[in-house]
Amino acid sequence: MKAIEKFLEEKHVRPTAMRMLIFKFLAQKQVAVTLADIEIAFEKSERTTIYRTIKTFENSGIVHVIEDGSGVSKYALCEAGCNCELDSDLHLHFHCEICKETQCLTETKIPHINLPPGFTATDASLVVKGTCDKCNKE
Amino acid sequence: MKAIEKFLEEKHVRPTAMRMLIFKFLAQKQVAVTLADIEIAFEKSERTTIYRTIKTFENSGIVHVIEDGSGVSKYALCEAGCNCELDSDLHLHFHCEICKETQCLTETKIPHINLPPGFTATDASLVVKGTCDKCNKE
DNA sequence: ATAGTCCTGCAACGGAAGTGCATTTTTTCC
DNA sequence: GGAAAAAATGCACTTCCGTTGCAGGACTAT
Ligand SMILES: [Mn+2]
Ligand SMILES: [Mn+2]
Ligand SMILES: [Zn+2]
Ligand SMILES: [Zn+2]
Repeated sequence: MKAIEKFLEEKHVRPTAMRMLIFKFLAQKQVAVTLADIEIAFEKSERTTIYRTIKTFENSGIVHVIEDGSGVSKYALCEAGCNCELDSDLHLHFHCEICKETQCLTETKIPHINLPPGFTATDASLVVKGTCDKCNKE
Repeated sequence: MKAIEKFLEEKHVRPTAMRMLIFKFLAQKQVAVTLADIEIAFEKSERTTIYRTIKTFENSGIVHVIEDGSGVSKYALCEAGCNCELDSDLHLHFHCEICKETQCLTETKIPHINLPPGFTATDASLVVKGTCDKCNKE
């Protein structure tokens, strides 16, 4: 918990109680979570606080958003030392159609794409759908 | 217009007036459109009709949905002879951060991705953001 | 200790997607 | 052609998610 506090300070985010709890929650999860997921985990706290906490995390490069096509945004911690939005960090996101969970496959980077003439890229997102390793074992 | 009628019939979609108009609208557009875009183009018709028309088109493989991260779904006609959702047809979608428009780059297919062990894919979507050819000329 | 800044809680708003049901239009079949 | 059935449309209402305004509380700096 002390480590979390230090981490948030390094990111210039004041380590309030709620922020540390939400950070811890995200760190424990192996999959991306929705705002609703966090709400359920912290019944006592307010929707808005969670919303703004995540926004703060997002703006500070602590979490990144994942649009997996399910219609709702999901969030996951950025990799250590990740500068979100930089080409080098763009990894793949996998959405399992069985368990409906989305996870970062941080080892699998998005390959370089050759765009048609005239187009220039600043960012890319790749979402693969299918069956995840856990669901394939059953 | 007669060609549109025939095309819809081939797809087992009854060629009603509204459906043909919406199809024509989509065919003229070079970019993906939102339901709201269609509403604006056809002020007289009902939101629900447009909504259900697009759903019908989607289920019949006439249009495909594009989630470009803007939060709203966009739609574009499938390529001729496209079997949506099949690997061979997966092309890239480009979202321009200047003009905010999204287009299908049907020539640029999604490269094959090597997933970690245990994962199997059925579908993929790749959205690249940046500046489109038109906006780069200015 | 005071003022200023930041965080949190509550309430309300907004856009977009989706559903139920009555009405109209189109097809089917005699 | 006309009645019955099926399909499409229009209208109202709902839900879900994200977002904002504002007021009170906690924290920080001097
Ligand atoms: Mn990720
Ligand atoms: Mn496309
Ligand atoms: Zn799974
Ligand atoms: Zn552009």
